[in-house]
Amino acid sequence: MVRTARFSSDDFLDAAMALVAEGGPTAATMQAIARRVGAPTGSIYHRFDSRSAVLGAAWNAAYASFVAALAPFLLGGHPREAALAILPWCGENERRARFLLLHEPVALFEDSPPPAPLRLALERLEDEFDAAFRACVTACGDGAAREEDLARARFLIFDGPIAILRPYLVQGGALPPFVGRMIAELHAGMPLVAGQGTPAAAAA
Amino acid sequence: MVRTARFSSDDFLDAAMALVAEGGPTAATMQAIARRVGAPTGSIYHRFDSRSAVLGAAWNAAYASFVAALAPFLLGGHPREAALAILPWCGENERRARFLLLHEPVALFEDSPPPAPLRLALERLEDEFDAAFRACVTACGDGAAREEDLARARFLIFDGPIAILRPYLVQGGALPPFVGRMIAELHAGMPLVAGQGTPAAAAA
DNA sequence: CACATATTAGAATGCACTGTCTACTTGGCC
DNA sequence: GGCCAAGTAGACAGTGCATTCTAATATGTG
Repeated sequence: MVRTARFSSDDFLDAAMALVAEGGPTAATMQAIARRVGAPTGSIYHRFDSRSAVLGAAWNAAYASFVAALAPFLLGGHPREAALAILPWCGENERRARFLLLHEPVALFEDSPPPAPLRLALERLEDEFDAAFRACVTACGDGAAREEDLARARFLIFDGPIAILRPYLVQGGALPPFVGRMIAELHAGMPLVAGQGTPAAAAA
Repeated sequence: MVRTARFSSDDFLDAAMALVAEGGPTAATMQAIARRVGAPTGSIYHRFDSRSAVLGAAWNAAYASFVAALAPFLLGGHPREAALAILPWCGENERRARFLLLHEPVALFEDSPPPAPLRLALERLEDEFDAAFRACVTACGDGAAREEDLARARFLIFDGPIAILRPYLVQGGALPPFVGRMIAELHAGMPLVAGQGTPAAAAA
Protein backbone atom coordinates (compact mmCIF):
# COMPACT_ATOMS: atom_id res chain seq x y z
CA MET A 1 0.00 0.00 0.00
CA VAL A 2 1.51 3.29 -1.00
CA ARG A 3 -1.42 5.58 -1.45
CA THR A 4 -4.33 5.81 1.00
CA ALA A 5 -7.67 5.06 -0.61
CA ARG A 6 -10.28 7.79 -0.58
CA PHE A 7 -13.17 5.47 -1.50
CA SER A 8 -13.83 2.02 -0.08
CA SER A 9 -15.77 -0.86 -1.61
CA ASP A 10 -18.43 -0.34 1.00
CA ASP A 11 -18.87 3.26 -0.04
CA PHE A 12 -19.90 2.07 -3.48
CA LEU A 13 -22.05 -0.76 -2.12
CA ASP A 14 -23.90 1.58 0.21
CA ALA A 15 -24.48 4.08 -2.55
CA ALA A 16 -25.77 1.39 -4.90
CA MET A 17 -28.13 0.05 -2.25
CA ALA A 18 -29.43 3.50 -1.41
CA LEU A 19 -30.06 4.32 -5.05
CA VAL A 20 -31.98 1.11 -5.66
CA ALA A 21 -33.91 1.57 -2.42
CA GLU A 22 -34.91 5.08 -3.44
CA GLY A 23 -35.43 4.85 -7.17
CA GLY A 24 -35.51 1.23 -8.27
CA PRO A 25 -32.90 -0.87 -10.03
CA THR A 26 -32.37 1.39 -13.03
CA ALA A 27 -31.58 4.34 -10.79
CA ALA A 28 -28.33 2.67 -9.80
CA THR A 29 -26.25 3.56 -12.83
CA MET A 30 -22.49 3.56 -12.46
CA GLN A 31 -22.49 7.29 -12.91
CA ALA A 32 -25.15 7.79 -10.23
CA ILE A 33 -23.25 5.56 -7.80
CA ALA A 34 -20.04 7.47 -8.45
CA ARG A 35 -21.77 10.82 -8.14
CA ARG A 36 -23.32 9.86 -4.82
CA VAL A 37 -19.96 8.82 -3.42
CA GLY A 38 -18.23 11.82 -4.92
CA ALA A 39 -15.87 9.71 -7.02
CA PRO A 40 -15.27 9.54 -10.76
CA THR A 41 -16.94 6.62 -12.49
CA GLY A 42 -13.65 4.96 -13.29
CA SER A 43 -12.85 4.49 -9.61
CA ILE A 44 -15.66 1.97 -9.19
CA TYR A 45 -13.93 -0.30 -11.68
CA HIS A 46 -10.88 -0.31 -9.50
CA ARG A 47 -12.92 -2.20 -6.88
CA PHE A 48 -15.49 -4.07 -8.96
CA ASP A 49 -15.37 -5.75 -12.34
CA SER A 50 -18.74 -4.56 -13.52
CA ARG A 51 -22.06 -3.06 -12.53
CA SER A 52 -23.53 -6.51 -11.91
CA ALA A 53 -20.60 -7.19 -9.55
CA VAL A 54 -21.53 -4.11 -7.53
CA LEU A 55 -25.22 -4.99 -7.39
CA GLY A 56 -24.49 -8.66 -6.71
CA ALA A 57 -22.15 -7.85 -3.81
CA ALA A 58 -24.70 -5.43 -2.37
CA TRP A 59 -27.43 -8.06 -2.66
CA ASN A 60 -25.32 -10.72 -0.97
CA ALA A 61 -24.43 -8.38 1.88
CA ALA A 62 -28.06 -7.45 2.52
CA TYR A 63 -29.19 -11.05 2.23
CA ALA A 64 -26.50 -12.25 4.63
CA SER A 65 -27.54 -9.69 7.21
CA PHE A 66 -31.16 -10.74 6.90
CA VAL A 67 -30.43 -14.46 7.18
CA ALA A 68 -28.20 -13.86 10.20
CA ALA A 69 -31.09 -12.11 11.94
CA LEU A 70 -33.55 -14.98 11.42
CA ALA A 71 -31.44 -18.15 11.40
CA PRO A 72 -30.91 -18.44 15.17
CA PHE A 73 -34.66 -18.53 15.79
CA LEU A 74 -35.23 -21.01 12.98
CA LEU A 75 -32.48 -23.33 14.18
CA GLY A 76 -33.95 -23.11 17.68
CA GLY A 77 -37.34 -24.21 16.38
CA HIS A 78 -39.14 -20.89 17.01
CA PRO A 79 -40.94 -19.93 13.80
CA ARG A 80 -43.03 -17.19 15.40
CA GLU A 81 -40.01 -15.46 16.88
CA ALA A 82 -38.21 -15.74 13.55
CA ALA A 83 -41.09 -14.03 11.75
CA LEU A 84 -41.28 -11.29 14.35
CA ALA A 85 -37.52 -10.76 14.16
CA ILE A 86 -38.08 -9.26 10.72
CA LEU A 87 -39.57 -6.17 12.33
CA PRO A 88 -36.56 -4.96 14.32
CA TRP A 89 -34.28 -5.91 11.42
CA CYS A 90 -36.29 -3.67 9.11
CA GLY A 91 -36.20 -0.92 11.68
CA GLU A 92 -32.44 -1.04 11.99
CA ASN A 93 -31.76 -1.61 8.28
CA GLU A 94 -34.33 0.48 6.48
CA ARG A 95 -32.13 0.97 3.44
CA ARG A 96 -31.18 -2.69 3.22
CA ALA A 97 -34.78 -3.71 3.79
CA ARG A 98 -36.07 -1.60 0.93
CA PHE A 99 -33.27 -2.83 -1.28
CA LEU A 100 -33.69 -6.52 -0.46
CA LEU A 101 -37.41 -6.90 0.07
CA LEU A 102 -38.92 -4.52 -2.42
CA HIS A 103 -37.16 -5.65 -5.57
CA GLU A 104 -37.24 -9.00 -7.27
CA PRO A 105 -33.71 -10.15 -8.01
CA VAL A 106 -34.81 -10.71 -11.60
CA ALA A 107 -35.22 -6.97 -12.04
CA LEU A 108 -31.71 -6.41 -10.75
CA PHE A 109 -29.89 -9.16 -12.55
CA GLU A 110 -31.87 -9.89 -15.68
CA ASP A 111 -29.60 -7.90 -17.94
CA SER A 112 -26.38 -9.48 -16.81
CA PRO A 113 -25.94 -11.96 -13.97
CA PRO A 114 -23.30 -11.28 -11.33
CA PRO A 115 -19.91 -12.98 -11.77
CA ALA A 116 -19.60 -16.63 -10.76
CA PRO A 117 -18.02 -16.15 -7.30
CA LEU A 118 -20.88 -13.90 -6.21
CA ARG A 119 -23.43 -16.29 -7.63
CA LEU A 120 -21.87 -19.13 -5.68
CA ALA A 121 -21.77 -17.10 -2.48
CA LEU A 122 -25.46 -16.29 -2.89
CA GLU A 123 -26.28 -19.94 -3.47
CA ARG A 124 -24.50 -20.81 -0.26
CA LEU A 125 -26.53 -18.19 1.60
CA GLU A 126 -29.74 -19.52 0.10
CA ASP A 127 -28.79 -23.06 1.06
CA GLU A 128 -28.08 -21.90 4.58
CA PHE A 129 -31.48 -20.19 4.80
CA ASP A 130 -33.15 -23.24 3.33
CA ALA A 131 -31.46 -25.55 5.81
CA ALA A 132 -32.63 -23.32 8.65
CA PHE A 133 -36.21 -23.60 7.37
CA ARG A 134 -35.95 -27.36 7.17
CA ALA A 135 -34.52 -27.53 10.66
CA CYS A 136 -37.40 -25.44 11.96
CA VAL A 137 -40.02 -27.58 10.24
CA THR A 138 -38.55 -30.84 11.49
CA ALA A 139 -38.18 -29.43 14.99
CA CYS A 140 -41.86 -28.40 15.06
CA GLY A 141 -43.36 -31.34 13.19
CA ASP A 142 -43.10 -35.11 13.31
CA GLY A 143 -39.77 -35.36 11.53
CA ALA A 144 -40.64 -35.49 7.83
CA ALA A 145 -40.26 -32.11 6.05
CA ARG A 146 -42.51 -32.48 3.02
CA GLU A 147 -42.65 -30.09 0.10
CA GLU A 148 -45.89 -28.60 1.35
CA ASP A 149 -44.60 -28.07 4.87
CA LEU A 150 -41.59 -26.20 3.57
CA ALA A 151 -43.80 -23.98 1.44
CA ARG A 152 -45.97 -23.34 4.45
CA ALA A 153 -42.97 -22.44 6.60
CA ARG A 154 -41.61 -20.08 3.96
CA PHE A 155 -44.97 -18.35 3.83
CA LEU A 156 -45.49 -18.14 7.57
CA ILE A 157 -41.98 -16.96 8.37
CA PHE A 158 -40.84 -15.05 5.31
CA ASP A 159 -43.22 -14.30 2.44
CA GLY A 160 -46.30 -13.72 4.58
CA PRO A 161 -44.71 -11.24 6.98
CA ILE A 162 -42.99 -9.49 4.07
CA ALA A 163 -46.35 -9.17 2.33
CA ILE A 164 -47.75 -7.61 5.50
CA LEU A 165 -44.86 -5.15 5.70
CA ARG A 166 -44.48 -4.30 2.02
CA PRO A 167 -47.00 -1.45 1.80
CA TYR A 168 -45.26 0.33 4.67
CA LEU A 169 -41.78 -0.38 3.35
CA VAL A 170 -42.87 1.15 0.07
CA GLN A 171 -44.16 4.33 1.60
CA GLY A 172 -41.19 4.55 3.96
CA GLY A 173 -41.03 5.65 7.57
CA ALA A 174 -41.86 3.70 10.71
CA LEU A 175 -43.94 0.52 10.58
CA PRO A 176 -47.43 0.84 12.13
CA PRO A 177 -47.82 -0.96 15.45
CA PHE A 178 -50.42 -3.43 14.25
CA VAL A 179 -48.11 -5.26 11.84
CA GLY A 180 -46.60 -7.20 14.74
CA ARG A 181 -50.08 -8.18 15.84
CA MET A 182 -50.92 -9.34 12.33
CA ILE A 183 -47.82 -11.51 12.13
CA ALA A 184 -48.57 -13.00 15.55
CA GLU A 185 -52.14 -13.76 14.50
CA LEU A 186 -50.92 -15.34 11.30
CA HIS A 187 -48.89 -17.77 13.38
CA ALA A 188 -51.65 -18.32 15.87
CA GLY A 189 -54.14 -19.20 13.17
CA MET A 190 -52.21 -21.26 10.66
CA PRO A 191 -50.36 -24.47 11.47
CA LEU A 192 -46.69 -24.68 10.54
CA VAL A 193 -47.06 -28.34 9.66
CA ALA A 194 -50.08 -29.40 7.62
CA GLY A 195 -52.54 -31.56 9.50
CA GLN A 196 -51.40 -30.50 12.94
CA GLY A 197 -54.60 -28.53 13.34
CA THR A 198 -54.54 -24.82 14.02
CA PRO A 199 -52.84 -23.79 17.24
CA ALA A 200 -55.93 -21.74 18.02
CA ALA A 201 -58.20 -24.74 17.65
CA ALA A 202 -55.81 -26.87 19.71
CA ALA A 203 -55.83 -24.29 22.48
CA ALA A 204 -59.63 -24.09 22.53
CA MET B 1 -60.19 3.46 -43.92
CA VAL B 2 -58.26 2.68 -47.02
CA ARG B 3 -55.59 0.29 -45.96
CA THR B 4 -56.19 -2.68 -43.66
CA ALA B 5 -53.94 -2.70 -40.63
CA ARG B 6 -51.52 -5.58 -40.29
CA PHE B 7 -50.77 -4.91 -36.62
CA SER B 8 -53.30 -4.06 -33.93
CA SER B 9 -52.75 -2.26 -30.64
CA ASP B 10 -53.41 -5.52 -28.87
CA ASP B 11 -50.64 -7.22 -30.80
CA PHE B 12 -48.18 -4.80 -29.31
CA LEU B 13 -49.72 -5.00 -25.83
CA ASP B 14 -49.61 -8.78 -25.83
CA ALA B 15 -46.02 -8.79 -26.99
CA ALA B 16 -45.00 -6.29 -24.33
CA MET B 17 -46.72 -8.29 -21.61
CA ALA B 18 -45.14 -11.51 -22.76
CA LEU B 19 -41.68 -9.97 -22.84
CA VAL B 20 -42.00 -8.55 -19.33
CA ALA B 21 -43.47 -11.84 -18.08
CA GLU B 22 -40.54 -13.76 -19.52
CA GLY B 23 -37.58 -11.49 -19.00
CA GLY B 24 -38.49 -8.63 -16.70
CA PRO B 25 -39.27 -4.99 -17.42
CA THR B 26 -36.08 -4.15 -19.31
CA ALA B 27 -36.65 -7.01 -21.75
CA ALA B 28 -39.59 -5.10 -23.21
CA THR B 29 -37.70 -2.68 -25.43
CA MET B 30 -39.53 -1.15 -28.35
CA GLN B 31 -37.30 -3.11 -30.69
CA ALA B 32 -38.03 -6.39 -28.88
CA ILE B 33 -41.76 -5.71 -28.96
CA ALA B 34 -41.63 -4.91 -32.67
CA ARG B 35 -39.48 -7.95 -33.41
CA ARG B 36 -41.88 -10.24 -31.57
CA VAL B 37 -44.85 -8.93 -33.51
CA GLY B 38 -42.92 -8.93 -36.76
CA ALA B 39 -43.30 -5.19 -37.28
CA PRO B 40 -40.79 -2.41 -37.68
CA THR B 41 -40.24 -0.32 -34.57
CA GLY B 42 -41.80 2.73 -36.12
CA SER B 43 -45.18 1.02 -36.40
CA ILE B 44 -45.58 0.92 -32.65
CA TYR B 45 -45.47 4.71 -32.58
CA HIS B 46 -48.40 4.73 -34.94
CA ARG B 47 -50.52 3.27 -32.11
CA PHE B 48 -48.78 4.52 -28.98
CA ASP B 49 -47.08 7.74 -28.07
CA SER B 50 -44.20 6.19 -26.17
CA ARG B 51 -42.84 3.09 -24.54
CA SER B 52 -44.45 4.03 -21.24
CA ALA B 53 -47.79 4.34 -23.03
CA VAL B 54 -47.44 0.74 -24.21
CA LEU B 55 -46.46 -0.57 -20.78
CA GLY B 56 -49.09 1.54 -19.05
CA ALA B 57 -51.86 0.32 -21.33
CA ALA B 58 -50.73 -3.28 -20.82
CA TRP B 59 -50.67 -2.82 -17.08
CA ASN B 60 -54.15 -1.28 -17.00
CA ALA B 61 -55.55 -4.11 -19.11
CA ALA B 62 -54.08 -6.80 -16.87
CA TYR B 63 -55.15 -4.98 -13.72
CA ALA B 64 -58.70 -4.50 -15.00
CA SER B 65 -59.00 -8.19 -15.77
CA PHE B 66 -57.77 -9.08 -12.29
CA VAL B 67 -60.09 -6.68 -10.51
CA ALA B 68 -63.04 -7.90 -12.55
CA ALA B 69 -62.33 -11.45 -11.39
CA LEU B 70 -62.32 -10.56 -7.68
CA ALA B 71 -64.71 -7.63 -7.31
CA PRO B 72 -67.98 -9.61 -7.47
CA PHE B 73 -66.95 -11.74 -4.48
CA LEU B 74 -65.75 -8.72 -2.52
CA LEU B 75 -68.94 -6.78 -3.15
CA GLY B 76 -70.92 -9.86 -2.12
CA GLY B 77 -69.05 -9.99 1.20
CA HIS B 78 -67.19 -13.26 0.48
CA PRO B 79 -63.51 -12.66 1.23
CA ARG B 80 -62.53 -16.33 1.12
CA GLU B 81 -64.08 -16.86 -2.27
CA ALA B 82 -62.40 -13.71 -3.55
CA ALA B 83 -59.00 -14.97 -2.45
CA LEU B 84 -59.59 -18.38 -3.98
CA ALA B 85 -60.74 -16.76 -7.24
CA ILE B 86 -57.14 -15.74 -7.81
CA LEU B 87 -56.26 -19.36 -8.58
CA PRO B 88 -58.44 -19.90 -11.65
CA TRP B 89 -57.61 -16.39 -12.85
CA CYS B 90 -53.92 -17.21 -12.77
CA GLY B 91 -54.59 -20.49 -14.53
CA GLU B 92 -56.45 -18.79 -17.35
CA ASN B 93 -54.15 -15.77 -17.57
CA GLU B 94 -50.66 -17.10 -16.94
CA ARG B 95 -48.99 -14.40 -19.00
CA ARG B 96 -51.01 -11.61 -17.43
CA ALA B 97 -50.46 -13.06 -13.98
CA ARG B 98 -46.69 -13.12 -14.36
CA PHE B 99 -46.77 -9.63 -15.79
CA LEU B 100 -49.02 -8.14 -13.12
CA LEU B 101 -48.10 -10.03 -9.99
CA LEU B 102 -44.37 -10.58 -10.36
CA HIS B 103 -43.27 -7.03 -11.06
CA GLU B 104 -43.56 -3.96 -8.91
CA PRO B 105 -45.03 -1.11 -10.95
CA VAL B 106 -42.10 1.04 -9.81
CA ALA B 107 -39.77 -1.15 -11.84
CA LEU B 108 -41.92 -0.65 -14.91
CA PHE B 109 -42.62 3.03 -14.62
CA GLU B 110 -39.76 4.53 -12.66
CA ASP B 111 -37.97 5.85 -15.73
CA SER B 112 -40.96 7.61 -17.22
CA PRO B 113 -44.53 7.50 -15.96
CA PRO B 114 -47.34 6.67 -18.39
CA PRO B 115 -49.21 9.58 -19.97
CA ALA B 116 -51.90 11.27 -17.90
CA PRO B 117 -54.97 9.51 -19.36
CA LEU B 118 -53.52 6.11 -18.54
CA ARG B 119 -52.54 7.24 -15.07
CA LEU B 120 -56.07 8.44 -14.46
CA ALA B 121 -57.56 5.21 -15.75
CA LEU B 122 -55.31 3.26 -13.40
CA GLU B 123 -56.29 5.42 -10.47
CA ARG B 124 -59.93 4.74 -11.23
CA LEU B 125 -59.24 1.00 -11.27
CA GLU B 126 -57.39 1.23 -7.97
CA ASP B 127 -60.25 3.20 -6.44
CA GLU B 128 -62.68 0.58 -7.67
CA PHE B 129 -60.61 -2.20 -6.12
CA ASP B 130 -60.26 -0.23 -2.92
CA ALA B 131 -63.99 0.41 -2.70
CA ALA B 132 -64.60 -3.32 -3.15
CA PHE B 133 -62.27 -4.06 -0.24
CA ARG B 134 -64.04 -1.53 1.95
CA ALA B 135 -67.40 -2.97 1.02
CA CYS B 136 -66.21 -6.44 1.95
CA VAL B 137 -64.82 -5.32 5.29
CA THR B 138 -67.96 -3.44 6.24
CA ALA B 139 -70.15 -6.36 5.13
CA CYS B 140 -68.17 -8.78 7.32
CA GLY B 141 -67.54 -6.53 10.31
CA ASP B 142 -69.55 -4.22 12.51
CA GLY B 143 -69.68 -1.35 10.07
CA ALA B 144 -66.53 0.65 10.76
CA ALA B 145 -63.68 -0.06 8.31
CA ARG B 146 -60.59 1.01 10.23
CA GLU B 147 -57.13 1.35 8.78
CA GLU B 148 -56.02 -1.90 10.35
CA ASP B 149 -59.02 -3.83 9.08
CA LEU B 150 -58.36 -2.68 5.57
CA ALA B 151 -54.71 -3.73 5.81
CA ARG B 152 -55.84 -7.08 7.14
CA ALA B 153 -58.30 -7.52 4.29
CA ARG B 154 -55.68 -6.64 1.71
CA PHE B 155 -53.35 -9.20 3.19
CA LEU B 156 -55.92 -11.97 3.51
CA ILE B 157 -57.42 -11.50 0.07
CA PHE B 158 -54.62 -10.14 -2.07
CA ASP B 159 -51.06 -9.91 -0.77
CA GLY B 160 -51.15 -13.11 1.27
CA PRO B 161 -52.47 -15.36 -1.48
CA ILE B 162 -50.09 -13.74 -3.97
CA ALA B 163 -47.19 -14.43 -1.60
CA ILE B 164 -48.29 -18.06 -1.47
CA LEU B 165 -48.47 -18.28 -5.25
CA ARG B 166 -45.38 -16.24 -6.13
CA PRO B 167 -42.80 -19.03 -6.00
CA TYR B 168 -44.84 -21.09 -8.43
CA LEU B 169 -45.62 -18.16 -10.69
CA VAL B 170 -41.89 -17.48 -10.88
CA GLN B 171 -40.99 -21.01 -11.88
CA GLY B 172 -43.94 -21.19 -14.26
CA GLY B 173 -46.24 -24.08 -15.04
CA ALA B 174 -49.25 -25.33 -13.11
CA LEU B 175 -49.85 -24.35 -9.49
CA PRO B 176 -49.44 -27.20 -6.97
CA PRO B 177 -52.72 -28.44 -5.49
CA PHE B 178 -51.92 -27.44 -1.91
CA VAL B 179 -51.91 -23.68 -2.57
CA GLY B 180 -55.70 -23.66 -2.46
CA ARG B 181 -55.57 -25.44 0.87
CA MET B 182 -53.08 -22.90 2.21
CA ILE B 183 -55.27 -19.98 1.18
CA ALA B 184 -58.31 -21.61 2.75
CA GLU B 185 -56.39 -22.21 5.98
CA LEU B 186 -55.20 -18.63 5.98
CA HIS B 187 -58.82 -17.51 6.00
CA ALA B 188 -59.87 -20.10 8.52
CA GLY B 189 -57.18 -19.04 10.96
CA MET B 190 -57.03 -15.29 10.75
CA PRO B 191 -59.99 -12.98 11.36
CA LEU B 192 -60.87 -10.50 8.65
CA VAL B 193 -61.83 -7.91 11.22
CA ALA B 194 -59.50 -7.41 14.19
CA GLY B 195 -60.92 -8.50 17.53
CA GLN B 196 -63.58 -10.80 16.05
CA GLY B 197 -61.56 -13.79 17.25
CA THR B 198 -60.35 -16.43 14.83
CA PRO B 199 -63.06 -18.26 12.94
CA ALA B 200 -61.36 -21.49 14.00
CA ALA B 201 -61.57 -20.58 17.66
CA ALA B 202 -65.18 -19.48 17.23
CA ALA B 203 -66.04 -22.79 15.57
CA ALA B 204 -64.40 -24.84 18.31
C1' DC C 1 14.38 12.95 -1.15
C1' DA C 2 13.40 9.83 -4.86
C1' DC C 3 11.00 5.51 -5.87
C1' DA C 4 7.29 2.25 -6.67
C1' DT C 5 2.76 1.56 -7.01
C1' DA C 6 -2.07 1.67 -5.38
C1' DT C 7 -5.31 4.72 -6.43
C1' DT C 8 -7.71 8.68 -8.32
C1' DA C 9 -9.20 11.22 -12.35
C1' DG C 10 -12.05 11.88 -16.14
C1' DA C 11 -12.12 11.98 -21.07
C1' DA C 12 -13.08 8.74 -24.78
C1' DT C 13 -15.28 4.72 -26.89
C1' DG C 14 -18.77 1.88 -28.37
C1' DC C 15 -23.25 0.19 -27.83
C1' DA C 16 -28.31 -0.14 -27.30
C1' DC C 17 -32.30 2.14 -26.97
C1' DT C 18 -36.12 5.68 -27.76
C1' DG C 19 -38.35 8.43 -30.65
C1' DT C 20 -38.47 10.90 -35.44
C1' DC C 21 -38.67 11.40 -40.24
C1' DT C 22 -39.45 10.42 -44.99
C1' DA C 23 -40.68 7.29 -48.47
C1' DC C 24 -43.42 3.61 -49.84
C1' DT C 25 -47.60 0.55 -50.06
C1' DT C 26 -52.18 -0.95 -49.74
C1' DG C 27 -57.01 -1.00 -51.01
C1' DG C 28 -61.80 1.01 -50.83
C1' DC C 29 -64.10 4.41 -53.61
C1' DC C 30 -65.31 7.65 -57.37
C1' DG D 1 -58.06 2.89 -63.55
C1' DG D 2 -56.48 6.61 -60.74
C1' DC D 3 -56.91 8.96 -56.11
C1' DC D 4 -55.79 9.43 -51.32
C1' DA D 5 -55.35 8.63 -46.55
C1' DA D 6 -54.28 4.91 -43.21
C1' DG D 7 -50.73 2.35 -42.42
C1' DT D 8 -46.14 0.06 -43.06
C1' DA D 9 -41.20 0.29 -43.54
C1' DG D 10 -36.88 1.13 -41.82
C1' DA D 11 -33.06 4.30 -41.78
C1' DC D 12 -31.45 7.89 -38.70
C1' DA D 13 -30.45 11.25 -35.04
C1' DG D 14 -29.99 11.99 -30.33
C1' DT D 15 -29.21 10.27 -25.71
C1' DG D 16 -27.45 7.91 -21.89
C1' DC D 17 -25.20 4.14 -20.41
C1' DA D 18 -21.20 0.63 -19.13
C1' DT D 19 -16.75 0.06 -19.72
C1' DT D 20 -11.92 1.24 -21.11
C1' DC D 21 -7.82 3.86 -21.39
C1' DT D 22 -4.19 6.98 -20.35
C1' DA D 23 -2.41 10.29 -17.39
C1' DA D 24 -1.84 12.28 -13.01
C1' DT D 25 -1.23 11.91 -7.96
C1' DA D 26 -0.40 10.73 -3.41
C1' DT D 27 2.32 8.33 0.20
C1' DG D 28 4.89 4.74 3.00
C1' DT D 29 9.48 3.04 2.51
C1' DG D 30 14.41 2.99 1.98
